[in-house]
Amino acid sequence: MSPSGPDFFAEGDLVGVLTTQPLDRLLDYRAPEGGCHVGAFVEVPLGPRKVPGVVWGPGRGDFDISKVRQVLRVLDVAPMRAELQEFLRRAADYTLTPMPAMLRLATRAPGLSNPPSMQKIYRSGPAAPDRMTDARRRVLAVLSEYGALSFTLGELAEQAGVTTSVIKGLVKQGAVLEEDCPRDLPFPQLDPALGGKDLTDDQSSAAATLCAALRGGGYGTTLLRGVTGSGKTEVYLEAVAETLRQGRQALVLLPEIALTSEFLTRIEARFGARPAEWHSGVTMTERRRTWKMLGEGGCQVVVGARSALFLPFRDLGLIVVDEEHDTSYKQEDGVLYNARDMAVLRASICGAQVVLASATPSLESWANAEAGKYTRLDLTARFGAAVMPQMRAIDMRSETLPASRWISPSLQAAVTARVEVGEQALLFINRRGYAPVTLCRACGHQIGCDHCDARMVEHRFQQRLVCHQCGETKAVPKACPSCGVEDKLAAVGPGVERLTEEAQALFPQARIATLSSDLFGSARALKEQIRAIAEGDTDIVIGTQLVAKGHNFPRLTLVGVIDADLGLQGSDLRAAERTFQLMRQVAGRAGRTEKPGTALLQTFQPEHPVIRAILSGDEEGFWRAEAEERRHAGVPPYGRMAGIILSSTDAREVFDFATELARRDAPLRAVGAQVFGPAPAPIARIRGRHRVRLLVKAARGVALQGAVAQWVAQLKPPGQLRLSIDIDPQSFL
DNA sequence: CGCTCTATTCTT
DNA sequence: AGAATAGAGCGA
Repeated sequence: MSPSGPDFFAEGDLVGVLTTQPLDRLLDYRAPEGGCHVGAFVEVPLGPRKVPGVVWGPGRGDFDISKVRQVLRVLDVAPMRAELQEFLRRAADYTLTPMPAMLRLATRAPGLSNPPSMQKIYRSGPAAPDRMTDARRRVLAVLSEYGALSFTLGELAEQAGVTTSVIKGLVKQGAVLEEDCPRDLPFPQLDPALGGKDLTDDQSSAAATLCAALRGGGYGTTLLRGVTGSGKTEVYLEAVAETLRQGRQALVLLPEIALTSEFLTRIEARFGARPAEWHSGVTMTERRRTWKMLGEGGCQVVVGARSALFLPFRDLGLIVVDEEHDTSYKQEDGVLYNARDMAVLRASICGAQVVLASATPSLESWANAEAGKYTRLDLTARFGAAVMPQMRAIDMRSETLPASRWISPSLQAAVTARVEVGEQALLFINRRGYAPVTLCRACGHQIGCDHCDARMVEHRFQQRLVCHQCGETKAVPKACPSCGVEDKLAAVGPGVERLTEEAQALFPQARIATLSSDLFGSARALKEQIRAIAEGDTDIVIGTQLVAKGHNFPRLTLVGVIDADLGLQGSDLRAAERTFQLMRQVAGRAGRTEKPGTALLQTFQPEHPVIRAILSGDEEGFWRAEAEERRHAGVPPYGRMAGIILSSTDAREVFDFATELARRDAPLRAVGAQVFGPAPAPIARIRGRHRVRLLVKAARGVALQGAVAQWVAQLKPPGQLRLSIDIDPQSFL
């Protein structure tokens, strides 16, 4: 960028700076020595401190000019592009989030203000060592073998199988050169021409449509629908390839960080190098490298979690949202946003294509495709010979089961039959721990969390009671905390651990593995277990939601869903949709390769529309019915909603404030919106804070945000009370 | 008055 | 957010 033009401020000019401090407006400063560009990342004095900020535009000049201070310095990173500024602004307007909080999302890379950090690297040197030893020979051999590459000390020692002191010795003699090099190096180039897999007709035509849209150069969203195993990934990787050919950048969002490493390997196989990774588990140094390289163009593809949406891409051409229906795309604390929607927003601003991929799309995306806002591509045929599993209900009303048993005789027989012929069976239950309820048989008391309104779940594996809301644990008491009677506490209901116990009793010969997120200390241990299962070391897999997400078990031919009704009850209008998606996904695990699979759903209500839709495979029918119901009720996506969560340590204070706020609903009524509540929030107490919720409902097309902002601004929350606004809440009613 | 603890204000 | 400052309560 040249130090002139309309986007440049000369030294001493007034500039408006956005900081990450929660001040609700820009602050005026004087441009620093040497001037600065709009978008420049800077450090400014604020009171006695130095804080980071971004030069947002010209200063307003309405502050006492004699008090205006000067920008301390411009950081050595690429300025924020107008596109990202605009995205942050629009996302803030949409989610009613203050700008400083948005800026914090976009600067989640540590040490941007530090000078570029250096690292010692080692290359082959000119001199010969005085004595040649075995260890020294190996080091020199490694260096000459990978001539062009250079190594860090640790890498080189590992490759050569020597200790670092051997290398240090060679450095001293000049046989190996030690050099400083910036740590933040560009990522290796990805090669779009490298081996793509052979695609089916279905896949290639879908890929061709996506590539054509990408060549068009503008914004567009495509809903890529395909049943499990239909090869959605191969198709959108072709779109990534096309993006690379155009010299633009691509972002792939995954719902679960446990899936990223498997996915990175897949990209490496397709493009010859690993892309950048972005999620909570990535080290600080790697994050800074990714953040900086994206702005400079030294990084082509990022694979990551929803927060990657706020990275400073130089030329973002494609965003893939994999498993777009996944509820983890909705951020539930801090800044409340839905990454799927924000992906569409950012793409529309920077002229990129969005691919929403899912076997079981959300109703929102389905409706947008129906309305013609999104292009819809369907992959029908399963890849290779595999077919969708046959699905049947087990009517639990006609099964006889002893108390505290959950595997019906029919399911037991089916599992036995599969295991006998050397195939795998999966028993699915969406409940972690041993038992969801611990009940006193003497007085009926249920053990709850001391800080939340939630029951504590027994985890026999850890020998603790655990609150799934706040993570609090306590030992299983001997006497009832309410009536004091001893030895009357009983575990009620099944969890994945208890089901394992039952399976071990029913199938004593079978090798059983349990997959639940809390049974593994590390992602590595989990990955190892998954690999072992895939290779066939297991006869029966017992798992929670974890198994529903993208792992491939070739010998798996039977899925038994223990409680298909779980999720149908409850007042959440999205429950039906979520149950449908989950059941379809779990069923899709069976028979992913040649062998046909069977899925058995244990249910007490086989005539329920959701269960019937799952069994018949009539997805369009399910969506149409669900859409009709929502349209009738005037709820999303056929109406608009906002949730206001008020929380405080004082229960009366929150309730009174909420009541007063609900009473002053004139700004809402002005746009035809209605307020409901106050009611206890879905989780009424978390970590000792009482939570109350108000719900605002409006017709589609109403400018909801403006009205809500005006309404909420009428009352200032006193002291301890916190207020957060959730536009398009994930759960309502 | 002088001290501590807490609520409010200010930051360009 | 974090620091500075103003205010409240209290022992003397």
